[in-house]
Amino acid sequence: MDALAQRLHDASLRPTRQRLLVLSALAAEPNDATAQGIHRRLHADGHPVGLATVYRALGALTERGVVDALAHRAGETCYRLCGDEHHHHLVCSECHRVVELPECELEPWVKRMSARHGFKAAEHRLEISGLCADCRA
Amino acid sequence: MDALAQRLHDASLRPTRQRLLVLSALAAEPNDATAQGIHRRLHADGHPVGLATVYRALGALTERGVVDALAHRAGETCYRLCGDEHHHHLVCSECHRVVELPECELEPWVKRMSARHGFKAAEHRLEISGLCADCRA
DNA sequence: TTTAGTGCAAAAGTTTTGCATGGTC
DNA sequence: GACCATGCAAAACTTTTGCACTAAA
Repeated sequence: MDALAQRLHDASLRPTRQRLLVLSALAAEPNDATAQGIHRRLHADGHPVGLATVYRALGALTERGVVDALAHRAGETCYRLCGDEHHHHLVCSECHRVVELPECELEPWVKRMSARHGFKAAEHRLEISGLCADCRA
Repeated sequence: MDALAQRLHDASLRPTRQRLLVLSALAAEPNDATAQGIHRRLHADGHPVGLATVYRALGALTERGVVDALAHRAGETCYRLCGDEHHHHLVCSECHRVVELPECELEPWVKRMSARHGFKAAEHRLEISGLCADCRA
């Protein structure tokens, strides 16, 4: 639990009860979670947190890179606690399972394309969506 | 305009005035468009179509594969006519200029990674952000 | 004339915001 | 004490749905 407080500290965010709860809910989630889902779950577990607070916490965390926001589901944003190293996402469009791809061989191509258009690339994000093995069965 | 009616016929959808208007709005859009945007645009052009009708038309067209639904923007679904070539975006983080990259050499890597994790990749989106030539000066 | 599509308004769902209150530094 | 965070309720949005009505087959 201390690691979560550390993450907040590194992001210059005050370690409030609510933010820690949101972070621990994200940490407990194997895949990604919605703001509504986190809110529901916290309440079910007897940890009352206002819905607006959940949204504000996720917004602040996303803004500082502690959490990734994925817009792969229509109508609602999904959030996920991520490791710090560069990686990409493989998302199942059916069950929303997320697989992290730590390997990235895209740099050369990205650099080349950026240079061709006069850009100095700072970062890139790739999201692959498709059907996972289970959902294809 | 006849090509659009043909698309509807192929999809076993009646070629109504409203559906043709929605399709032509999509065809006129260089990138993707939202339901709200299409509705606004049709009204501005003096072609009154109910908002619910726009949603229903896009839903029916998506269901039959005439139109692609992209969930890359948080809060609203984007649509585009199929057949538009695959491309990626280079975005300037300073002036928000967007450059389209029609060339994509990522397929092999995407396919390989998907297969490695049991996925059947349906689509992928790459967004590169950095500074454009003007903003670096 | 049978069936499918449309318009309108109301409803449902997600996310944001205003403002008074409470917690952190 | 100054400032930031929270809770609540209301508001803003996107999208869906029920139902009477119109247009296509």
